[in-house]
Amino acid sequence: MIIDAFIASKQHLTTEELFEIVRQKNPDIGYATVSRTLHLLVDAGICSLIDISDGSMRYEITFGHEHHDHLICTQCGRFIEVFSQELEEIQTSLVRKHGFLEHSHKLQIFGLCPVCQKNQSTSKTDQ
Amino acid sequence: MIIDAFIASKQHLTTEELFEIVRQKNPDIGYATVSRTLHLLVDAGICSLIDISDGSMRYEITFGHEHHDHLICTQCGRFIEVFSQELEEIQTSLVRKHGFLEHSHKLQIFGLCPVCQKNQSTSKTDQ
DNA sequence: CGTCTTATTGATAATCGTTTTCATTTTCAG
DNA sequence: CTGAAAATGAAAACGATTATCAATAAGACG
Repeated sequence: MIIDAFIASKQHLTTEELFEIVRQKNPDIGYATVSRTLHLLVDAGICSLIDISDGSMRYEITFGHEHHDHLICTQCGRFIEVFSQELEEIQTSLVRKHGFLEHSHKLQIFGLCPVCQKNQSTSKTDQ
Repeated sequence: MIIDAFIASKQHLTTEELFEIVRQKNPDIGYATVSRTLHLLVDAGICSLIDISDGSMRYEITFGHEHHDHLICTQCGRFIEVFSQELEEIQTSLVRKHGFLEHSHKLQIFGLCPVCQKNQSTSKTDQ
């Protein structure tokens, strides 16, 4: 049931957020169980931990979900997934140049999403 | 004195690490003061917070220090700074394509550094 | 069905890094 | 000096996560 709720959600949830969703369906389920379930999913490779530096960890379904980077809006907190083959290739050559053996990477770009840019510019002229 | 110790160090310290260094020079200085000093430095733009996902935040001198990305060794924890103009440009175009207004980004590449790769391969054949 | 063993659960406490609080001390302008 | 403001250290508070542990549930087997 916890897994169903996770999959049915908009993804990228914190433990707390998933716990809230789950609790609505079944108030008897505790925080610890939600947390443990998420860990199991990570161990099973079904989802992975992401850290968008907003204070707590988020879980993301990786099952059938390719690698991608994140554009993160620092205003509203929403983020979108992006991917660039070119970017990946340059990273690979960069890694090689330094003799590293890469096993993962994380690119986060922080800024304002289109919506928040608009809100910000109107809020200057509005009251 | 705290700032001197920070600058004199090998950089990229956690609050705890800097506190230990400082405490050796003057045992009367408390953790809170070290922490507060680091915050002041961040506010003043002299250093910045980096999160290499090792459990705690690290501070890095940014004064006269260009933007760069990190190659992080997951074995020994050491990391090196890298920079690629090409990478930056692709990121910029990626951001534009999605209508974002970037104000910062963070690229971390996790893997094994050359030393740990060597240690790992020898440890297979050694006793 | 019972029964026994094992696994799972939820409430709570513990943990870890960090921040806040607050009484005390220091600074320094007047 | 002296009084107001700022800085300090010790300890408590905090937020997110993890561990503990007694109670419950599961299910293999007779």
